[in-house]
Amino acid sequence: MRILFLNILIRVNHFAKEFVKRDIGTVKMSSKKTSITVADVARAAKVSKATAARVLGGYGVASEKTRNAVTEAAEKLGYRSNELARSMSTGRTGLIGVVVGDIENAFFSRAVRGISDAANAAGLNLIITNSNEDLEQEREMVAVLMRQRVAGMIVAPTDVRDTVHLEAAISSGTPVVTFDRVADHLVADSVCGDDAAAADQVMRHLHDLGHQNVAYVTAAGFQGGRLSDLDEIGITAVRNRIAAFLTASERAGIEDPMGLVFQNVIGEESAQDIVAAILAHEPAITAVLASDSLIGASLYKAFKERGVRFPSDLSFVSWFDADWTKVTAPQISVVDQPTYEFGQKAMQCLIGRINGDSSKIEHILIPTPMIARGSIGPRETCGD
Amino acid sequence: MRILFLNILIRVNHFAKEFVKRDIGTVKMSSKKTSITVADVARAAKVSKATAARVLGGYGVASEKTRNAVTEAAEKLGYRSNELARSMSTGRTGLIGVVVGDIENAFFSRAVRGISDAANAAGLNLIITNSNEDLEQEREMVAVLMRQRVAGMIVAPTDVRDTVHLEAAISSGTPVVTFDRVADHLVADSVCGDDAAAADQVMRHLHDLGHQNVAYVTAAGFQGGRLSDLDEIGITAVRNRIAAFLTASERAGIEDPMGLVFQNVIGEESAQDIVAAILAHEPAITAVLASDSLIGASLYKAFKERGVRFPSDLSFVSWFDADWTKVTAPQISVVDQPTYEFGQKAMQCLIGRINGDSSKIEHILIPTPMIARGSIGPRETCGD
DNA sequence: TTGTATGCGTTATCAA
DNA sequence: TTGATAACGCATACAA
Repeated sequence: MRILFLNILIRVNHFAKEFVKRDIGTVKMSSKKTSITVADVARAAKVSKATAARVLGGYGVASEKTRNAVTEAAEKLGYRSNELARSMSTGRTGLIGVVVGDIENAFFSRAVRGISDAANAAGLNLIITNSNEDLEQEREMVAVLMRQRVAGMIVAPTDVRDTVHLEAAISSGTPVVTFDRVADHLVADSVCGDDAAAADQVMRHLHDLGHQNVAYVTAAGFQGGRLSDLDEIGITAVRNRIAAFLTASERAGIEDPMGLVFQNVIGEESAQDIVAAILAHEPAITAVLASDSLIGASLYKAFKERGVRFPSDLSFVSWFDADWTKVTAPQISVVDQPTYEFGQKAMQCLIGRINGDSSKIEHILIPTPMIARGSIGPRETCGD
Repeated sequence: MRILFLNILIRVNHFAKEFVKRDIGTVKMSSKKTSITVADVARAAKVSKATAARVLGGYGVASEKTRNAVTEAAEKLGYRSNELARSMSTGRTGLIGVVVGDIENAFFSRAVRGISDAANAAGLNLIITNSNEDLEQEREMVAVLMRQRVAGMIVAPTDVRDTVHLEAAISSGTPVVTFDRVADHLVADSVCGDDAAAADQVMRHLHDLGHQNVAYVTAAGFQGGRLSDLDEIGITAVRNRIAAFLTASERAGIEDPMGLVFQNVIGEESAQDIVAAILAHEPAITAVLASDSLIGASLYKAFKERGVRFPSDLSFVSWFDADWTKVTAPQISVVDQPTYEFGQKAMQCLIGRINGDSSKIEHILIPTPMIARGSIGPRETCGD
């Protein structure tokens, strides 16, 4: 990749020359894109560079007269400030780095919209990257963002047990806000849904309806195939949900609740397998929780293909209020995660830190209430 | 907004001071974040700044020995290159600007994933912005990106009739690739779906099944309420589809096909209204095309609420193969727009231009075949 | 209120 | 192969 990058850089120079060839008249024998600078404006307005810079940058003072002269000259010449140079001399950029698992996932893209709107309102811009929920890629992306000297970062860390790269960023002065996940010992604010409460709410609801054997299905994979220690889960959102799920299951009299946690479900195939396992489970599983909307959709389709009816055969709940959950018949009950607000909050929080807020680290927990829809029914009607 | 921004900048300084206070030891009485530079590395490696820069920047030549010395020193000090400074002196950045209508829309977020993956492979980074399909915001975003000195831009222009801001960018040396929409006279490559072909394919399919009165529903609004001239549509994707729709309808003997184009459908309410209008239409409308997946979902829900059954009462086709179209019963027929590939192609194209490719402007048309699913049925079965 | 001179962290040009 | 030095475009301390 390094080689490819260099190749590009070299060929960029060819382009620059090419450009000059076409744009005759305004250019000298320079090989670089030549744009209007404060110096040009200053010359045209017959003032010093410093004066021009002051009015163009909007910081110092200037008389009405010179202000107008400079503004006019800038207008005429089509001056556009160079943020690079500005950042260079001020030491700060208006860039915010964002690292999400997958921008294509509505959970994240909606959050990014929230981040984006909040950033925009503050005059900040976003560099968005995907970690692909891969630690190595996350490290690389954080490194890239640091090199770009972002003013701060919002990250959904893939594994809260390994955040040295984030620690490095923070200790070198770049504030970080984690999103959907919280890493202990990391001096970073976090914005997460109240996953434990949501899981508990869902479980209570199901238990009240008479369900006992409830399955939890997640994309996260654990070491050794079977989960022995919750700390093996690097995504705290999932960890907290499972913890609450286990507690609730035990409360309902389940002996081995861990046996009802199905993991590593990625893609349609594994969904098929898990669905088969769930349907074959003894004693019969009468309700299923899907850990996110992608898994939810896969499971739903796989269940449907096998002729399962909701909620008479099975009650079904998915995390995230995705579009697809509202067009099924019956509609799917969901845990509503307002990720747009997650994003907004995270950005506001980060702006605070960038602005110098050095108060105690805050771990913001946002309510994610269950929306009960038709996919949930009483256990009595289940056909077993 | 300007004032807010300044406020932030000022307070950032406070933060810097604050930071220095905590991180005692490595810092001097400077108020700026002080990081390791080539000069520091050079000093540690006992070579000149130029030499250190050459090996760290990977451009000049250096003996094995000094190369090792510099690399080692850099490693030890934790040197991280400053891309700002690099861009400053080279005149080029590794940043690509992206302007989409709404990152939250899967059509765009999937495309952004494609753009992102392609950019990543080339060592480029993305600044992503939303135009909100608003021309004024689009102009602002383009201005922002220009100030950041992006190496190129990928834009889904809100109105192809007003692209002076894009022209300005291009003529000042920043290559632009338009996405989903093509503006005539703009010296920019474009990547679009073959909307006309898709519309034609869908219409032929429906006509073959005996449908005659087919409705087209779009979010785009036209001046004066009723569409008199196709050029009034600023989004070419929509324009081309409607053009093909009209042609096909005429071919099928429809007298006033324009009367079957329903516009300005945004949000659930207007969807309800349009659905009412469609159901009340005389002669009866037996098939509906939704211009995108958001409208599609809104229409679907509104139809369902009114007890409409697919395909016996109505045949239904939506643009974009969204998640929701695969969980309904029956599944929804769609025009499959592989926007991930759109994005990839656009990025590859842009990289070419950045690399100096000055060949003729290319308008790439990507096939968007219909995927026929259960929501389409023969007209014979329609209850009228 | 305005101007002069210097610095930010790189790359790039010449000599040596 | 290396080193001294001048850009790049802006901000800023200080002088006028």
